[in-house]
Amino acid sequence: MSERSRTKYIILGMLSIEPSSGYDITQSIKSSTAYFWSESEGQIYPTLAKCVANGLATCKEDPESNNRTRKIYTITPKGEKVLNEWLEKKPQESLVRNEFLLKLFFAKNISKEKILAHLETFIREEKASLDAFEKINKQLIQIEDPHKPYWLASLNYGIATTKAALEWAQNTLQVFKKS
Amino acid sequence: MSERSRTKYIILGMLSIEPSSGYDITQSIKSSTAYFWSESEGQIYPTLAKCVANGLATCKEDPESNNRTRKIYTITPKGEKVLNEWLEKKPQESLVRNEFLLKLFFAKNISKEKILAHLETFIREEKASLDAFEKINKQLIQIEDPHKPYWLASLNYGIATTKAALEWAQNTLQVFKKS
DNA sequence: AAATGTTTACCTCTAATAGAGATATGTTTT
DNA sequence: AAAACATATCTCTATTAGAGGTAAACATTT
Repeated sequence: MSERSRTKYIILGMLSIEPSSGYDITQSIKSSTAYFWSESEGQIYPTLAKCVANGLATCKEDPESNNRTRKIYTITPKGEKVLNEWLEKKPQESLVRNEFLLKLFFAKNISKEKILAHLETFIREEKASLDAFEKINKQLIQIEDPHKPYWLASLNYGIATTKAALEWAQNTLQVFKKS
Repeated sequence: MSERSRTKYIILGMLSIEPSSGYDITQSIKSSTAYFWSESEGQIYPTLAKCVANGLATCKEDPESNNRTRKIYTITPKGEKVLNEWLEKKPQESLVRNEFLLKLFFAKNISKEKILAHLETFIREEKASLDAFEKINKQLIQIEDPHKPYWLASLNYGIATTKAALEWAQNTLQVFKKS
């Protein structure tokens, strides 16, 4: 596991919240960090194994699972140290790949109808994201947890930027409809 | 070159605007699409060669370059067809990897000073992006080009979401300073 | 005019990773 | 009891980010 790989850090981060299985981590990512950090599922299991090999986490079979294998991973003090050192380092530049915007950038070559359809799909999806954020927000404001201010802050980033994107898309749709 | 690879589409898109060298394309990406679509430089040259091999582009040495090799690529009708078909297809889900937000999400484990420092760096960088966008905006509103409405629209997306991110960061900084 | 640094231009390689698929068990529905 | 679905783990390949390397052209200093 080289320095460059960042999959281990989100795993260690999730394990620092609570001991989890690979599947749990996958689900947590989907329901909490996915809009600013996604991880391909196939990465989780090999990276968990590497974390154990490097002493960053331990693994034990879940006693509650009958005969079904369910491995629960727990972060070690060494794992916490590695995580915290990374958290304090200056964040790397972010990476975005937004195919919708790329297609809009080159849209001179496609029909007005297709452009409007792309914009309408984008609006529908951003609205769905916003709804999902608001639901999480309602749940989050009720809990008591030392992580709460940080989870709220990152959620609010999603809400703020999604609202801005939605407004932009609605304006842009009107502009293109008129032209 | 499989269906999955998307590097060829941004290359074909750039070539559909004007014939360019690999270096030109790299620079164009950096100065126009980078905030919603970046490409690793090392991808450009091999993908250009594949485009020529598949009849999507042609290549000729630039006569203006003295003895220095400078290869100018031009899109073919087949390349235009491939590009337009892709542009009309429903855009794939976008991908984001924002290390700053990931670190904020797990920030319970780091000192308040480090969190404030991360936020301040973020604010500085977003302000710089916004300045760069406004400069491009000033240039863009003066030109006459059939691409103009699409370039302006995608630029406005960057301006709108960056402003929202900046406001969010300034609010969040105040909240954390008080707590 | 020589030395130095910077920009332009092209190219290679490796480690990381997205995305798709494979497998198998438990749970719910028909 | 068969079918459909959800949980859980894991493998593989094509793509790709990031870093490195080469060398000519041009600008700046000495």
